Amino acid sequence: MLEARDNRDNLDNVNNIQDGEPMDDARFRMRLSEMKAALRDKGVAITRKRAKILEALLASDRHPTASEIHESVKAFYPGTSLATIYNTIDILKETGQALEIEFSASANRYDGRIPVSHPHLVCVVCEKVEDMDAAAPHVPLDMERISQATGYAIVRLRTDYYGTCPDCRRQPQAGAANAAEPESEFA
Amino acid sequence: MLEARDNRDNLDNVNNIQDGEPMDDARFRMRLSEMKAALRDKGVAITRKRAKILEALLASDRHPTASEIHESVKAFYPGTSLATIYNTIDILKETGQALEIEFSASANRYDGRIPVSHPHLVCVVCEKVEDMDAAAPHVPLDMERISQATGYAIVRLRTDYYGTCPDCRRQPQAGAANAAEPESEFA
DNA sequence: CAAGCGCATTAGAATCATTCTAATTCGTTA
DNA sequence: TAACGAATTAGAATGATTCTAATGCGCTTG
Repeated sequence: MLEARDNRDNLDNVNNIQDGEPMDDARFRMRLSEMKAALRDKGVAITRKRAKILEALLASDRHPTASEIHESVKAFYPGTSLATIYNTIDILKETGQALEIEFSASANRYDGRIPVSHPHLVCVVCEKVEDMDAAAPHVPLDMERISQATGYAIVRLRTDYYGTCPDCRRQPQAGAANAAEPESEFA
Repeated sequence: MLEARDNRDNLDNVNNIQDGEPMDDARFRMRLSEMKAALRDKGVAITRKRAKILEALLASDRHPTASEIHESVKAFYPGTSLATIYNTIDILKETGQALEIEFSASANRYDGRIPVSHPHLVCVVCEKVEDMDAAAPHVPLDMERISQATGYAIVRLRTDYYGTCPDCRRQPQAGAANAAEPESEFA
């Protein structure tokens, strides 16, 4: 599902960590209690399993998959179900406490007209995918410089802007102008 | 699968179309024969079904899914299998004649440390996903300006750089330096 | 302590896109 | 016409995610 959620509402008190390497203990605990507070505010219980899920998420600097988190948690609570992991992740997403990096959202799309990387506009309501017009103020990023700065041999850049397209903004109720399924936008 | 292909080799003669709206006939035919030529160069036959697949891909300004292309082609050749669509798309990708916009590649990743959109580095060999360091020359794009220029209500921006990470560049043979390993545990 | 309520959790089934497999068909060329 | 290889097929396999319906657990109230 292409998720429409706007995290910006929930960022007021988020303690962003700037680097990806092992977090020091103080920051770890600070983020952990932030997350727990956010869950409590939402009215959900911090069970022992949920606490472990939060810890596993924070402890990893590798952007774990649901299944990696599952393995982690099972080391402590062997009976834990994958469904619990997804369930907790959902709550974290809803409260703006976790970012989902989507590699498995909906079906792939194909472009035979412009077969080189270019930015896209993705409508989170009707799920249409448009090329971003050359007129838009998109600054093309320089793969060469990124390669040098990061040590990666960069071969491809993906830039997607997610939002509601003009058609769907006009029909806030009906949604899905030319759509598959409308989203349940807010919880 | 996170695909590592670098399209740049194949772009020499690609006739990029700049806008997403209905292509005029001349350009349509030009792109079509380019694509066919590329397939022929590769030694694959342009069957009637394959020709229809190319046409369906070019005719749509909506970045069709495999299944949408399938529907299109079935209108002419009812017995056509989805496998044929995927098969032909694969060849088009290999020859740089189609761009795949991935929404279904591998498992989703989660980030509890920095729960707001930020650029990522994705290693196409070991599949690790890293946060791009603030030091890298990434120009943050302005969602406000994009919104105004496109009419979209932009809520989220995704930027991923795909390439080979330093570890995997060092071990071109073994690959998967630290690939897909379970988590280190938090004590 | 007992009863009861509601959230949390579970196993397993369902879904969906994609890939794989093994058999069949088609198009050429000999 | 025979034969070879490529194209195509149906259906099974895979893998991530979601759904479902039943059960468990922790709390509160009496």
